[in-house]
Parts: sequence; structure tokens; C-alpha cells
Amino acid sequence: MAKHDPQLSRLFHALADPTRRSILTRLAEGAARVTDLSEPTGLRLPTVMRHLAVLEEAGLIASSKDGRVRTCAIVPEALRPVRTWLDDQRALWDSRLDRLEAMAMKAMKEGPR
Amino acid sequence: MAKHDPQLSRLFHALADPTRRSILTRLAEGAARVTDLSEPTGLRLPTVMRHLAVLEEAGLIASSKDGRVRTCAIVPEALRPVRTWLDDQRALWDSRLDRLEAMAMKAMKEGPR
DNA sequence: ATCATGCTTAGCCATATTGCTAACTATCAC
DNA sequence: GTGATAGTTAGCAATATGGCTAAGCATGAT
Repeated sequence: MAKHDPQLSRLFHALADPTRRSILTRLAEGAARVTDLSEPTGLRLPTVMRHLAVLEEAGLIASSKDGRVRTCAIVPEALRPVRTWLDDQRALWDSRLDRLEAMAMKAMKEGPR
Repeated sequence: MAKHDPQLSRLFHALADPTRRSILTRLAEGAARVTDLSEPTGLRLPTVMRHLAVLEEAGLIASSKDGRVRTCAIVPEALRPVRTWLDDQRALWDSRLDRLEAMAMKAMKEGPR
């Protein structure tokens, strides 16, 4: 039985915000400084920092500081658990599709009575 | 350019909660009444109701009421946008990786500056 | 040394989320 | 009708989230 997976929760939560997704998309073009990530969002630096912290805690990005510049980059394998969960769910859902369908049919026939 | 997709945000947000994921996994075994979903979680009915509302607003489940019993079932195709987003990101990230590799190769050939 | 740059920290505010209880409605069984 | 059952609604409390400003701290340029 799959226990509550905090890592999966962190990943999904990180991906649930449009700003964070746009940051990820921007980072797909290449590593970027914090300021570079701030500009297209129209958000202030501290706000962007927080988003970056969420992304980094989820393992979706990595950052390192060189002088006063922090450079952020994507961690490509970070989405693996998400993909795995999706695959598992699809397997479960698909394998029960016929049964769900049957139950729906049955409910429709016996329902209103 | 992919605009902020509210539906994607709703989906990710719905999936970010372990209780909701366990509800989905439970529903993969077959449709269930609200009370059936409440028992294994150890949560009260109104709390479960709220989780179900989030799942339904995200389109992940559908429910219908027959008499006083509400039956919930999974909507298998609901995860499609998530899967599509993942695929798109992976494509972007992979192409970025390829470029990085090419640059590394080039750098190795030309030597350090 | 001085100043600008880039990030960081601290803290405020509004709203959202997640749990609860209590009370209410609607159905089903007697 | 009476009462049990299944769900619903209303509203409370604690915490999390997402934005901001202001001030601080390094580092780089002059």
C-alpha cells in the first residue's frame, strides 16, 4: 500500500503554481540568474526567491552561487516520480475501466426505479 | 507560448494532497459512496466532501446522487493534460540537455580558455 | 573607499487550505 | 409518524501560501 509520499506532494504542489511552471519552462531554455527569472514574471525578487525555494525543495531545480550571482538550472530527472505515479494510476484506472463501465450501466438501469 | 493554464493548476493542486491521491487510488478499485471514502481516511464526512469537491472541480472524478447515496467514480481521461504537460517539458528539457552535451563536447575539443 | 548590483532576510497583509463541530435536509425502514 | 442513515451546509480555528516593502549583506566596478 503506497503510504503518503511527501516527495510526490512537494512535486505536485510545486507544479500547481503557474508562475513556477513558467519559471521551469524558462529554465528549459537554459540556466538563468534569479534576476533573469524575475523580469518576465513581473514579480519582485523576494517573491521569485520564494518560488525558487519551493522548486528547489521539490528537487525540480538546482542552484549555485558564483560571486553575488545565483544561477538556477533544471534537474531533468526530478519529474520521474510524477511520471511513475501517473503511469501507475493509468494502469489501475485502465484495468478497471470495464468494471466501471459495467457499474455505470447497471446504475443507469436500476437507478431511478 | 503556453499561457498559464488554470486547468493544469487545478489538476496539480488536486493531486498535491496525499488524502486526495489515496481517494483516487481507492476509486481506481471501483466507484464508491462518500461514506466508503471517508472510512479509510479517518477524516470526518465534511472534510472528505471538501476533498471530493476539489477532485471534481479538477475533473478527476464525477459523482451522481441516487436517493441519499452519492456515488463517486474516476474520470480516466482527466489526467491527459498532466501527461501532455509532462511530455512537453521532457521534450524541452531533453533538447536542452542535448545542447549542453554538444557545448561540452565543443568545449572539450577547443580546450579551456 | 564608495557606490551600484544581486541577492537575502525579516516581517506585514490578504487569502486559501484543511481540519473540525453543530445543525440541517432528505431519504429509507418500520 | 419516528427514527436511523447519508449527505450537506454553515461557520470556526490553525496554518500555509503568495504577494509586497524595507532593510541588510556580500561582491564587483570605479
